[in-house]
Amino acid sequence: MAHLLLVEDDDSVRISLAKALGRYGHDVATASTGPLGLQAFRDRGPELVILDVMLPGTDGFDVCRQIRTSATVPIIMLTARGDDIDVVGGLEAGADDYVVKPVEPRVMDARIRAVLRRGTPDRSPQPTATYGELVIDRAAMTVTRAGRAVALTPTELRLLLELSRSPGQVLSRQQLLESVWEHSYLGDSRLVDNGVQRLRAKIEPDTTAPAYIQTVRGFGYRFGPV
Amino acid sequence: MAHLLLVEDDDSVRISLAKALGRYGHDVATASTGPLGLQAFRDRGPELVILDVMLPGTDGFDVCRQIRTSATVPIIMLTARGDDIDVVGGLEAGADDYVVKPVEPRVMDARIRAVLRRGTPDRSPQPTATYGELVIDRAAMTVTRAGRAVALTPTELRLLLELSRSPGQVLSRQQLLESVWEHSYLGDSRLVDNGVQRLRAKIEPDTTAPAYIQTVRGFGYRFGPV
DNA sequence: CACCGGTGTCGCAACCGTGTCGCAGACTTC
DNA sequence: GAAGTCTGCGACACGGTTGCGACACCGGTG
Repeated sequence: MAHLLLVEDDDSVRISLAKALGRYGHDVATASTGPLGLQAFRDRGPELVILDVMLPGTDGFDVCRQIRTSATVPIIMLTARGDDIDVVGGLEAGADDYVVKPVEPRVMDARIRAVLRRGTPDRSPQPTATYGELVIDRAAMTVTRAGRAVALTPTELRLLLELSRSPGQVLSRQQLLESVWEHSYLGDSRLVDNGVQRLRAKIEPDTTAPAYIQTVRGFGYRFGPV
Repeated sequence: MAHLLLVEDDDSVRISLAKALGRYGHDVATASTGPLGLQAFRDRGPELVILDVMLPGTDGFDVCRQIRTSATVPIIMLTARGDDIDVVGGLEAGADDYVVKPVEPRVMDARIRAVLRRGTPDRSPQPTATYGELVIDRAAMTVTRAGRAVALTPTELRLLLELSRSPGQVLSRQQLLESVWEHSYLGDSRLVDNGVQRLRAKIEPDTTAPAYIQTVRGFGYRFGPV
């Protein structure tokens, strides 16, 4: 459903909450410290981050600010009951919501959905899209596959964005040439073939049986599940 | 009446509901897991999908989202009584209706008809056309018959698209040559015959009694129900 | 000035699609 | 009923389309 990152130092809370959210259909990655959380954030490009406020070393607010320097991903802060809830500080740091521990998984799930639904109006429709194990973050212009970041060149990224803009639909070489390469003439357009081939080499686990980019002989290419 | 896909992991529910809906005149395909459901969806191209919310592994919402990335087919979610019914999340995922288990077949049938009747008002114009058990998706350039994907070569596909563009109308060999083959001269045009023959071999259940492509002796071919 | 990553071009190989041919069967016409 | 024409259909070989590696160019950078 959604790729989440949960940063929480308390083992029991982290594990049980991750499991519970998994049952609600979320794909949950976890980290136990602030630095590890930032690392995981960069690697996995989650659609939403859940941050414990009280973390050893760099605390939740710090992590929140760090993330905000590079991304607009929704962030939910977790605070222990009885903590001085520094809502103002948290909102300043850029959090989207607050949840008090101990938290019911059902409630957490509802909050997650609420925040995701709320979205951010200024973002283009669908900032991040997930296709199988491929995650495309249009806001951050990053692509991750199976949790690992994929380094794409500008052209490869444009091609992937264009293809994934209309999943399941065949795009002709001519169309791709115009939208990605901004050429209007279709010469001997092995250019598109080559672009697709290079993109496949980076995002396809098995290029002999493409999982994301299908070639439709005689027509063009189609992005989407097989 | 309608081609349905039922995705439900509980054997007894799946089998009994499928049977019951069959008695109401529906053509029901079933799948027991999310991935199998997606597979079946792609293969059979059903007119409506019934999804259990709680599935092992990828849950109903997930399947719903996946389907929505490529199709606008109506989706009805099935939830167990007492489950936390996340209607908002489900509607956000793209579901069209909710039904609580255990469900009366009569009720289910009514809901199915209601959803189908409601149609697809706000959705993008359906580029897919259905003729009997033949489904032609002009955007994805795919053809399925009786739920099974049909692999067509470029020429076969162009021919089918051309013929189905004007159902019930006879197209001459000359016309087909020009539109499909982009030849203007009609030499020994066994070419068209051959193309039709190859196409029939793939989409006709019984080539001796063509259900989709009729030959009009002396004139050409006609696409459409007998 | 050398280096380097990105990108367009070229060429080769393999596979699949497709046009051609021939024959048999079906339909029409006389 | 017979001849002539039209269509179905299997076989085959040529050619086109695509995948993919190699190379050259080019702009930016230390």
